[in-house]
Amino acid sequence: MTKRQARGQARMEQILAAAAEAFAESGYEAVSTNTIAARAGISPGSLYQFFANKDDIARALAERYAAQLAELRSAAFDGADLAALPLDQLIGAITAPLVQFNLANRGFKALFARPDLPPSLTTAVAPLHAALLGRVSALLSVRAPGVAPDVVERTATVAIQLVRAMMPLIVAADGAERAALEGELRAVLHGYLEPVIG
Amino acid sequence: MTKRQARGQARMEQILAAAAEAFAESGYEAVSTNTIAARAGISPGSLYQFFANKDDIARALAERYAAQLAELRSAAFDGADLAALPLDQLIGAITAPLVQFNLANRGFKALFARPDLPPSLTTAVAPLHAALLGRVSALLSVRAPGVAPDVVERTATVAIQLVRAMMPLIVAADGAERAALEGELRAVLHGYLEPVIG
DNA sequence: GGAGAATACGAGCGAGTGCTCGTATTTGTC
DNA sequence: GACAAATACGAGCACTCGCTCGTATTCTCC
Repeated sequence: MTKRQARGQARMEQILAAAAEAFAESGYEAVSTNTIAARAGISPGSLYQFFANKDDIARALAERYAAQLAELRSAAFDGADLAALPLDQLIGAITAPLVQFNLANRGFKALFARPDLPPSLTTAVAPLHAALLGRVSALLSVRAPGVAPDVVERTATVAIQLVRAMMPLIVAADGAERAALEGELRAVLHGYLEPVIG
Repeated sequence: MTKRQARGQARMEQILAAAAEAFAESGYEAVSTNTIAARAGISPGSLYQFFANKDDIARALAERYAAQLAELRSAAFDGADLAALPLDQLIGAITAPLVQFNLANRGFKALFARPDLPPSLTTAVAPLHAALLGRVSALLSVRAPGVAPDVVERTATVAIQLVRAMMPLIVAADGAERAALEGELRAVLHGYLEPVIG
């Protein structure tokens, strides 16, 4: 158990930033640890001073994303009465910051949006998935108190999946096309959720 | 340009079948050409008698899938009046055989359902994507003649994306849960398309 | 049955991977 | 300033990858 110095903390941030960039460009498997080190401006050996292996980098990145998403949620939902908000506004209040987050963190989708992660990575992003599922399930329960738990969970899973599927399209587009696709995402969610939580 | 014998054709089928299985289990990158050869019961050298490289295998597989899908479409739509069918039934008539196809060809999603394919693979599956987009666009145009072409294309893209996103969930489940998720897929499509092609 | 083409083999190539290790330098603490 | 801990380096290890090549076998066709 080594005690990190300020310099070490900064290096870890450098490495994670470099890894996120690289993953965003080429995907997890295609990025070598030597490439990450080079992009971070350090040697391969130094990288392993801070992370046990490549998966550990993904894990740390997923953790950082989870924390940022938690902050995002707090900021967006503070003071709003989720149970009372019209569905339109609820969807808008959730998707808008999510799109912003994905635009600002383009490495996110490389870890989160893939349907078939390598087994090692599955472990790394499982907490992130679980946290999101729990959050959305809770929200749905508040809006539709009568629905059975297993139905709530299935509905939440599908809703998350829909957002995951649309996000790459939205991020890849820009200008008017991006705005249009954001509208489509809201329409999809509205069409799916309206019968459940009118 | 070598002339294939019957034996050679059979070998190519063996190889494609082995590759599809392996891709379904582990994903494209994680599968080595030596593993494909071993699963097909041949040597690495023999594999390259029939395919120029790994991407070529994916390309051939994508081609085969495209042909099978085309047949599927013909079988499902023959004699039905697509313009007149109620939306519910139209969606059912399309999604049901699609689910069957994905269950029977579990390697399909490894080539088609991923948002971030390696560049080489993008070329291999591009024709498949284009064919599907064209088919769905044409269908939407028939159902909603007044809509602008760029809107039709965007709607088709989104609809395809929704199916792509839901399919792994459906295939991974079974029994009652699979049936429920199929229902969710229909609900998603209905909710999204109803305002466009009521 | 003989010639040429197609099919088959499998050891092993060059390149690239994730990662290590011996060594050198910088930092915090007294 | 001394000493240990933390940080930094980068050549190179063991391994796997996609793929090749020399050689051997089997098929087709006259």
